[in-house]
Amino acid sequence: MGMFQRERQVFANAEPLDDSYEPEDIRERDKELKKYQRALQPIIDNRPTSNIFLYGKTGTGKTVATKFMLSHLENDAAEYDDIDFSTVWVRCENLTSSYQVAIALVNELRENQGGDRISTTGYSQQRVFDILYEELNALGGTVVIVLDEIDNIGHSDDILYGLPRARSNGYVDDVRPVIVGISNDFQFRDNLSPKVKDTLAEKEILFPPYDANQLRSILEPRADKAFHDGVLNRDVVPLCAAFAAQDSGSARQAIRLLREAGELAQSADSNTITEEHVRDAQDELEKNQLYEGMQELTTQGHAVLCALAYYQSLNKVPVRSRDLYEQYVKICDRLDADSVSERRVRDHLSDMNMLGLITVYEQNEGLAAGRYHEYELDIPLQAVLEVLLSTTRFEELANIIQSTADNHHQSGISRY
DNA sequence: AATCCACAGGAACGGCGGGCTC
DNA sequence: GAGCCCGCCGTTCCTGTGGATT
Repeated sequence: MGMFQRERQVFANAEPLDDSYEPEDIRERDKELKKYQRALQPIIDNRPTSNIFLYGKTGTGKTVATKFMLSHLENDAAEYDDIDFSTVWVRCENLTSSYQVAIALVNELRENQGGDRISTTGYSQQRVFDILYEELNALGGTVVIVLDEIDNIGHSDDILYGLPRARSNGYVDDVRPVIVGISNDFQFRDNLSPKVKDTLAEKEILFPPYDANQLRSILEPRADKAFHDGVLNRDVVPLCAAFAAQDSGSARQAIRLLREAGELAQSADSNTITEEHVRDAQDELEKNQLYEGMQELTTQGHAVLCALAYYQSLNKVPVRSRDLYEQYVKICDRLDADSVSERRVRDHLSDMNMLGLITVYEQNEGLAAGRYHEYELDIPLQAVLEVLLSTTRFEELANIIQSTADNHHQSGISRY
């Protein structure tokens, strides 16, 4: 018998469950789409168009709505021969500054024309902006510039100052740039520098998280297409919707959950997808996300995590930061690694809190002991140790912690 | 109401690695 | 190769915070 055999298929067509799938109609976002349409209307009317900013958490339909609106806009603009209109789309997922966004824009524009890409470092910022203006000028007309996940640029917002003013500053003459900014962070606008805030005339559209009913309505047509008839138990889609609504209100999460459940069912050679598969899928996805988060930490981050794992193994949690720091320094000594300042360790801890790896408790005992934080792992100790064990440098330490954890587990059992 | 503890976390800065132009 | 530029990771210095205590 071979290693690979054809599995029983629950999927008829997995595409509707893919991240890149574009549904032909968008559900549960009528109000937002209407607002969006009004904001883009001036392009068809050849009137000056405001910049548009979409705010909402991941998976609330911002990107998909934008693709939808722009493709309609493109089609409808073709009806009028006096409209010169084009779009550029940049995902700022890994771009942490205006500089990098400008380079990504240049490369995207050149891609469309078959030109050479430019390197992501080396040029001065002004130089990159000049190149960008050149490319825009060459394009001409109204250019809709979509900056997806723009909140990644943080405080480095020069590009939001430069682009809208490129025309009045005389850098470009034949182009009308319209910025469509998509942000996962509601506070992004507040954190912009004052000069940008003042000059960035814009329309804002908010995309609230979906509730369970809306998620169900989004999932149903996709599920119909994705799976063979009769494969889905009746409660599967509602359960996916409920899980996702409870956690994030994200359609992406709900869809991934449904797909993962399908894949689990398929690899178990089951001919139906059950609630149980959904629960397993939920666990699986959560686990993956945490592992990825831990893997991406630096050596310093791992050392901090290791110190916390040590306290966790002794059941001496939550632990206040000064004790944790002390242990962290010992670990670094033992590893023959440099240790960093307390301030820096606080940053690492705050990062890990963002990733959902640890829990922070704020303590305040006033005059007696002041204000401080206490920390504990938010994930099973075993998961942390598994990652540390696979990191050569931490292998030995992880083994030691493992055995102290085992001992404490014994005595912990006898206590109850 | 004012004070005070013990940190939290913002701001500014610096050195290093890597890649650019000329 | 000199002279730039940027991002990343770290440091130092400092102001902010909020409940128990006075």
